[in-house]
Amino acid sequence: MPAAEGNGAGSLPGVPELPEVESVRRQLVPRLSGRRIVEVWWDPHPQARFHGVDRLRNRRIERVERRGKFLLCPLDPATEGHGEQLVLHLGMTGSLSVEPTSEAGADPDAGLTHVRARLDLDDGHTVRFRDPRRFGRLSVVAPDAYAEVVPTLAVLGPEPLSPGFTVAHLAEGLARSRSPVKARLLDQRLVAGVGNIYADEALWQARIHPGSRRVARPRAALLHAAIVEILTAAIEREGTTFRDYQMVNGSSGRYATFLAAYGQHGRPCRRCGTTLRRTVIAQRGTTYCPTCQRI
DNA sequence: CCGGGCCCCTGGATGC
DNA sequence: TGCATCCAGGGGCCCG
Repeated sequence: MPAAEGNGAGSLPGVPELPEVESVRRQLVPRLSGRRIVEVWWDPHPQARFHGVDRLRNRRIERVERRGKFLLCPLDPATEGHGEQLVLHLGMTGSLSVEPTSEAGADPDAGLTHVRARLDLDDGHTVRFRDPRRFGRLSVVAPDAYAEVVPTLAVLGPEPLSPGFTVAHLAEGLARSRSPVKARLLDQRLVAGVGNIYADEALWQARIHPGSRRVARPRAALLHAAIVEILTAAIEREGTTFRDYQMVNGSSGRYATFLAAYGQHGRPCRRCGTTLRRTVIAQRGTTYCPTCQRI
């Protein structure tokens, strides 16, 4: 099939963004809350992005929280007085599973590929972090060390589904910059958790060209509403289906059939029928409607 | 301080 | 058919 006809959502590669990470979080809550980690293994690969993981041994996971695309698990005892947390980012291809711990002496990852870390819990289950492309990160860090260990988390913008994400915040943030609006959405400082899929979707919904360098307040208000609406709908459907991402229980999300822009280049715009166009903005593939979304 | 651009990595798709 | 090359992309990092 020529690229101009589009890939079709079913075969799209995809990356966990806020809705996908939130879905993972909700599935992890009953499995991890209150559990003590009794043993830890992690990939010794030199490019592996692990920090302080040895400090997980004999710690208890108090809760499973989320900020943007990061999963945060406060640990007990908290040590260092500032509340150390397990901070996990799935990167592009990271996924988690929770299954009964393998019997002693057996291959702990029999039949599984790309296992980068294992956490054995005190209830006889093992959490596995699998990540073919090794872009994921796993750190044990207190908030006052975010800047050194997970710099994006240190400067993360407001949660888009919290009261702190206001039209004024978005409008003023966009007004302070001449970068393409899509680049600002991908930059986690303005708003947390939006990635390539939902940036394209929100801009299509708000009828804003992804390359726009000036977004006045009325359109910022439309964009704000679109971000909130789309992320809420995606969470309700447990995110978007894609090939190499799996949630804890092995299922995948159901938002794919709702995608209006992302990965739909070559197909007609649902609003006006114009063929959706693909371009590159901020080094990311970008799909938009050249008729509905004007600079 | 900000932002553009490059880089990390590896499976899948594409090209010859 | 098989090998080589290209491409995807979150975010860290460098540099202007």
